[in-house]
Amino acid sequence: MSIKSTLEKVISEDLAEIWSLLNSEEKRQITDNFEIHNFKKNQIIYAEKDNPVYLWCLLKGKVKLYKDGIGGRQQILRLYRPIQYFGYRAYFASEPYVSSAAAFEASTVGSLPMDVVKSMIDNNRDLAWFFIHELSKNLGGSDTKIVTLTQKHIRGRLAEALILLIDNYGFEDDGKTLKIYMAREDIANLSNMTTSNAIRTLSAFAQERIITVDGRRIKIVDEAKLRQISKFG
Amino acid sequence: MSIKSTLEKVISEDLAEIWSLLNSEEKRQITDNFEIHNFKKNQIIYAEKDNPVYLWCLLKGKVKLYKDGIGGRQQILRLYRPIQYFGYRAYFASEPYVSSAAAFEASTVGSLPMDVVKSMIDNNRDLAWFFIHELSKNLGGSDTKIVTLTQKHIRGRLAEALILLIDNYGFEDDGKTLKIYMAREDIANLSNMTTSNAIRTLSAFAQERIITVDGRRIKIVDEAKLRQISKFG
DNA sequence: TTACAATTATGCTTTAAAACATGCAAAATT
DNA sequence: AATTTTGCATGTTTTAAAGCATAATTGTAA
Repeated sequence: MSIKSTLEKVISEDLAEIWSLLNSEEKRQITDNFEIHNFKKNQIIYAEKDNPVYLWCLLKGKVKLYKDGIGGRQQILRLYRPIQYFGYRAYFASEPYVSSAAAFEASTVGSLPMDVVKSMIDNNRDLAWFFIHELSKNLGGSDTKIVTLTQKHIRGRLAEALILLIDNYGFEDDGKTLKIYMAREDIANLSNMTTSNAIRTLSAFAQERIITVDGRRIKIVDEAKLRQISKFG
Repeated sequence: MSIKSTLEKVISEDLAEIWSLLNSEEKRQITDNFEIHNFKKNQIIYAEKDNPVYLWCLLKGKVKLYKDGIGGRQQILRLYRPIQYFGYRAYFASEPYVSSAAAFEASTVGSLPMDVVKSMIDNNRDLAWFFIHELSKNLGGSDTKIVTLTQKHIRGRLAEALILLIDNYGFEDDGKTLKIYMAREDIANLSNMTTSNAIRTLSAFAQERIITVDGRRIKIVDEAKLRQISKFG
């Protein structure tokens, strides 16, 4: 995709929150520098230790931010949905990435050079506040995650992960089925447990009629119970 | 303390990084609104669920940022030394505090209303960048902490905590003794383990001549070994 | 100084979760 | 269609760390 008018249309429709903060010169700056990329399922967008160059904007699909740990164990840190921005933290911290981003499913992602973003922030206080706000919310989330992942038991952690999936991606039209199709391994990586234990605990939840499981389709039957377990059970 | 000239002296000497970013009108705004508080050892500065009102600036002493978890278990998230700022994240995220701050030892702390800070950021791009940078570094730190606290074994976590103490507070004049006097319980709360295991593992490190322990005085004998254990051992 | 509480130290027991093993089913590849 | 691979499920074993109990020591207040 490279035709200007198409790009501007896509961008103005999708950049939503940020777009409304910009004047026409800033909008031109974006359309001139914005590039659209397609990533296949499981394809890596950027990797830990890379140097940050772009602001990424997820336009379509699902993206996970994760960190590879000990013995190939992966921890999923955050999940993104359209329209959300990622990949800017490391640039702002003047350091290489400490985590990696990968497409969870086939995804369309826009990129904008961070030096363009930087100069725009210099001249647009609303944009500065946008990032201050995002970073602050994420930091609160990570601080909370430190405690829940280290202190809650397996059932609590899995319940919390399922709630996160509800909050992030919502339900199918039936209002019950999670709108994300995720491998057991990824559920495990989200909840800090082994794949075996994710499988086991999902089965237990199913037996207790909290959820139903049909392959990768997970239906939330008793969300209240799930929230209760998440608060420790 | 309330005499203007004294205050201005204290502030201009101590606010260091931020102070140099301000013009004289902004400096006046600060001296007019800055208040100095003294906290006793273990006194709470603010608590989880409180609403954020002030930017805090640690002038003297040591402060811990922590989160109370399950069964009274406490997780220390970050440590502050003079001159560092804290307590602003929740305000920027428009939410109550998700963690608490307490003085580790008798401490002097300055406060500045966040609405003053906000209006200063509105008019000072360098100040905006200061907070973007701080938040970004902290977020990277918390994301990393999620993985190390969940995946490293006890020895690795304790080694990492000791390195954190070195990096944060440094050594006494002998270049060996940690410049912080900390209960075993706090060391445990920093490394996500029980007090028993902190004691046990410190003893093990002492027996292996990696450190020496004399009450709460901890001397780092073999920092290289410590860093190696931290990287998994 | 004595007395009391809090902290540090160690040993023993229990337990939650990881590691491992195996079988089965469903995709994917040939 | 046949075969290989991948993912899901479940049972068994092992282990790291928590929990508990009990001293010993240190710090602190009466």
